Amino acid sequence: MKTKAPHDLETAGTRERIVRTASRLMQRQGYEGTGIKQISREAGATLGSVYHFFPGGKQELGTAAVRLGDEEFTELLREFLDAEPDPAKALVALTASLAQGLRESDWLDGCPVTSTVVGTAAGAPGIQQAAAEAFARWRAVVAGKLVTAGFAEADAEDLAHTVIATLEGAELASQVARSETPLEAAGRHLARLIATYGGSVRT
Amino acid sequence: MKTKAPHDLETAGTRERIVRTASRLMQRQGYEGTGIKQISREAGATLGSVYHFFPGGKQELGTAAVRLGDEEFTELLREFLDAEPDPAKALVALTASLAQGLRESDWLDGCPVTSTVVGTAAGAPGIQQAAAEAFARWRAVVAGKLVTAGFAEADAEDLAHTVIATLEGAELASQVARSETPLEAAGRHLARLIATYGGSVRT
DNA sequence: CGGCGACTAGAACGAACGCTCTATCCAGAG
DNA sequence: CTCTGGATAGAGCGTTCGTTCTAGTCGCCG
Repeated sequence: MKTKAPHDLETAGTRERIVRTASRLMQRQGYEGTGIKQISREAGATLGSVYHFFPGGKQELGTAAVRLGDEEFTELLREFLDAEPDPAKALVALTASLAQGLRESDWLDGCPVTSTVVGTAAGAPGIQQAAAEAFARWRAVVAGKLVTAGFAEADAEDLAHTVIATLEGAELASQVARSETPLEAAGRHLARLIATYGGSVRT
Repeated sequence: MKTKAPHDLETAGTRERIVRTASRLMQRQGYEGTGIKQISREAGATLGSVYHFFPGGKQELGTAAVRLGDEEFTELLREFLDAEPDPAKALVALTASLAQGLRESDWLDGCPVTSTVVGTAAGAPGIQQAAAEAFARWRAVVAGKLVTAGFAEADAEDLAHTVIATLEGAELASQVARSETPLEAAGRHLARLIATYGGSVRT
């Protein structure tokens, strides 16, 4: 994986533009709801370019989109966990940020990995596997933070499962309900749950 | 809502067969990934019948499918909550049951409401609204149980948000990871969270 | 028996799908 | 300069999409 990594401009490499566009569109419309022609059009690329960079077709492109979503959320997660020594407080801040992002997109931009992978379990194994790897990485990041904060390794890994699952579920619930409440409650309750492992309890 | 309600046989009314088939297919393949012709074929109905019963087309059919999923899960939820006075224990039993169902379907059958609604936020408002109503109903069922168990109403409604969100997220995580672990951990942690509200704590 | 609404049946439409194909462009190596 | 191979470009393939439409079947009420 030796990418030139021109990291954000819209004048980024064609391949980069295609993946970003695919990720954004699949986040809103799902994998099946997004057409390759729509992606190429909105990315300012042509069909030829898409199949040049992704000879595996839509499935390979979807996999790349999931991996991009993985990287982006991993970075966000690390950012919030690093900014605050107390994991509970970090999670509250993270849920608030997720809720804000959701609201600002008019409740359209949920988790890109979730939106893309749902409905592809059968028939697109590459995407399903990339999503599984994403969830595993996020869990590892959370578990690492908990260990650093003094948790036993077993407890940390166990808790990380629920932290990630609850974040995913709450983001989905917030999106569907078009309300920040589920995410806000999730943050508060995760903090409370973490506090039961010997830390200070603060409602 | 005056349905004749022939409740399960495959010789049920045509309309019933169509909705059930639509719900099952959308649960596996998502809304966009499921074609009306596939539904009519597998339901043993014809295209004419589908449009006779659902003149609103695919969107109306999708909405009906979401409502069916709503009813089914509401019933399951009530069943587990009624079978056990302690809400925490009931939730542990529920997550175990969900995990078992998921495994038995070879990790194909996630939450029918979630699978159908994801990716339809824009462009199919009826489906999104039906899903919002489903989540709200489930929350109300959980909150009712918590109140019965002695929780303050505000705490109960607050907790219900996280219970439903965590169940959704854990089912998704279990499906993607093809493992019962996320659901099992979610059940245990929800029980622990509930126990922090004054009940007996039992890990 | 005639008539009527509910339901079944499936051909056909235009649009969009994922993908293949050939043709062209162009920077750098020789 | 020529040559080459990565990258761009888009017409066109066969298929499927959601939907519409006309025709036919059936049971029931008069």
